[in-house]
Amino acid sequence: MRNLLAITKALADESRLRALALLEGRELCLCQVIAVLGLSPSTVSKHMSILQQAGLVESRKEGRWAYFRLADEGASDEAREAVQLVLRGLSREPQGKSDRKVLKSVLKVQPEELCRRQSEQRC
Amino acid sequence: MRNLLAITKALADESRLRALALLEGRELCLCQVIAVLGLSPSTVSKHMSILQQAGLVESRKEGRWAYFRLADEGASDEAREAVQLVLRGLSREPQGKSDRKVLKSVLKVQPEELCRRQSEQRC
DNA sequence: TCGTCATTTCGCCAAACGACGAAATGACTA
DNA sequence: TAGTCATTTCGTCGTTTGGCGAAATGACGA
Repeated sequence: MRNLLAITKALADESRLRALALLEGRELCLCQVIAVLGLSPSTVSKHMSILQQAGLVESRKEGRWAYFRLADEGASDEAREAVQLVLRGLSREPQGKSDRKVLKSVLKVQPEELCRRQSEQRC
Repeated sequence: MRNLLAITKALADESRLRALALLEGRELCLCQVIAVLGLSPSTVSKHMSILQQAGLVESRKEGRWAYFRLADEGASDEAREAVQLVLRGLSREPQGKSDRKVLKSVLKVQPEELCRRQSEQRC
């Protein structure tokens, strides 16, 4: 019950659904997720941590950068099925399409440059 | 997005997951769900309404009684898949087993008798 | 028709949640 | 070593959620 409930609770938030959809087929740096969702770094970091604790995403640190990807081999059946359900459901939605478009432009700049811009925004 | 989010939010509560599991393979009267979950009628009624609005269960009124069942033909693909995911996940859990046991004894008494007992409890 | 009874709606309260900014962490660089 | 920078943790605030009991609803039976 605990596992399943952790999964459904993790999925019960629009920002986290959007974040999951962004990770389909690629690994992203936290700052890239921040750029697309348009939320504060601390908020997005918290969201990713919840997704991770539910076993829906995995993360990797490389120096100062944190990378996230959808959970696959290591994940439970439930987690993988839940992710697939969400991806299928979100792929056609306007929000999903719009996010993918923003992501495309975000991917054009290096993460380093992206973070620089984000610091400036906060000044 | 709205549909998917309604589904994931509906699933993000332990009592509602338990209620869904109870409905596997059978239709139940509200008072029977109340008896197994051990919550107040108003609370359970609210839970069932949330599940219904998300398209996960369907209901039917017969006189004063309200019957609920899992959504099937009429339901969206997303809803049906979500229900299946939950049922599979919950079938092995201790909570699910324990609820099924209680349900078994609840099913032995007529709904009418069950409701009479519930009114007495509240005195 | 009037009371009874299963269910639903309403109003309230406490707990959980999502958002933020400030401060802490830990890794690169000058 | 000191400073910078991406990320995480912490504390706070306003909103949402889940619970209950009381009152409303609507159908049955006397």
